[in-house]
Order: sequence, then structure tokens, then C-alpha cells
Amino acid sequence: MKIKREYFKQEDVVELAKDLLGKVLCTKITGVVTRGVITETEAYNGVYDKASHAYQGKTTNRTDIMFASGGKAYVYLCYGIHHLFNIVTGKENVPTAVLIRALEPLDGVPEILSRRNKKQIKNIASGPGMVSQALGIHAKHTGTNLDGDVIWLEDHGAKVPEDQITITPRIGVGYAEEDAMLPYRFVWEK
DNA sequence: TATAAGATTTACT
DNA sequence: GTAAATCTTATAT
Repeated sequence: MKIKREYFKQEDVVELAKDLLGKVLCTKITGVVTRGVITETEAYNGVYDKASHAYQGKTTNRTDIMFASGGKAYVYLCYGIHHLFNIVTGKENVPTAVLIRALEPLDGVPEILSRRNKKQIKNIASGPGMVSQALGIHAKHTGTNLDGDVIWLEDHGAKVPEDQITITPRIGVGYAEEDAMLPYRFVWEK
């Protein structure tokens, strides 16, 4: 079943990032539906988090979307090459978001293989830039409603046992000083 | 207007 | 293991 927009409005972004493990991310970008089970996430805790683009309430053209209420896509181009897909969460004016770092293809596998130019699905979406490429997500999808028919999430009822969840510091945010050590990354280790 | 750096991936030595 | 690719955004002239 499709996840309602209210789900993304809960205030504890760290809990939400953890709860998203096992959920299914779906896109319909080129007329083809692709689905993947989320296996790795990171939380970005708004104004308190130096690793967040919205640290200290900084608003720019790029980060404006993070201040919207939960349930929208925030897609950001990194290193000029990679599109990073985030789910905006929380209430309006609370710039929290969850980065999807990895997933396992479920439906539309041939389309995913073709987009990634690969022959097998192993590790095909094991990094934030690769997730976006696999599902066809582009920076132009920033602001897309996640309860629409382009990008949405489904709950297939998968329960992830606590003992299969690994919590670690985030990746690639060394510039965030002490906040780089925060345990905001969640990995589903099967 | 110009310059520096980035929530990364991939290829090559 | 190291380095290149590559372009938008933010900050400074």
C-alpha cells in the first residue's frame, strides 16, 4: 500500500530514517515503474546539524525545499555528476530530511540494469548517486510530492528486526566536525 | 563576475 | 590505493 503523506511529517527524523528501512521506493519516470527496497538511509537533522545544507536555518535557492512540510523530494546534484535523493520530513519550517543511500531492486529490473549499464543487480544501487540513477531520479524532480504518481513509497509489510539494523556515523561528511560523528546512518544487514 | 569546494563513483596504476 | 571526472552552489570580490 502507498505510504501517506502524514507519515513523513513526524518530527523525529532519526526514528523515521530507521523506520524507512524495508520500505519500498517507487518511481515512474519514463513510463516504466521501478521499485526498490530501502536498505540504507541517513538522517539530516535540520538546523542543529552541521552536515545539513540547512544548518542554522540557512535558506538558499537549493535548500528552500527542505523547509517545506514532509512528503516531498529533495534531489541535489553532487560533484557535478551524481544526483542524491532525499525525502523531506517534519513540519513546515523544520528542515529535516532523510537521504536514501542504498536499495535492492524489486520491480522494473531490466530498466534499472539498462540505466546503470550493468548485467546483474548485485550492488547496483549501493550508494546514493547510484540509487538515483537506477530509479531515474533527476535534480529536476526536486519538489515532487511523494504521494503523487511519479515518485512514491509503499509499505509492503516488511519488518526489519532490530538486531539486523546497524547504526554508524555518516559517510562523506567529514567537514561537519563533531556532527560527523553522530550515529545518523542506518543499514539493514541481512 | 570569479573562485573554491562538495551528503560520490569509477577507472586506472 | 590513488586520482580524475565534472558542474552547481555558496561565498567573496
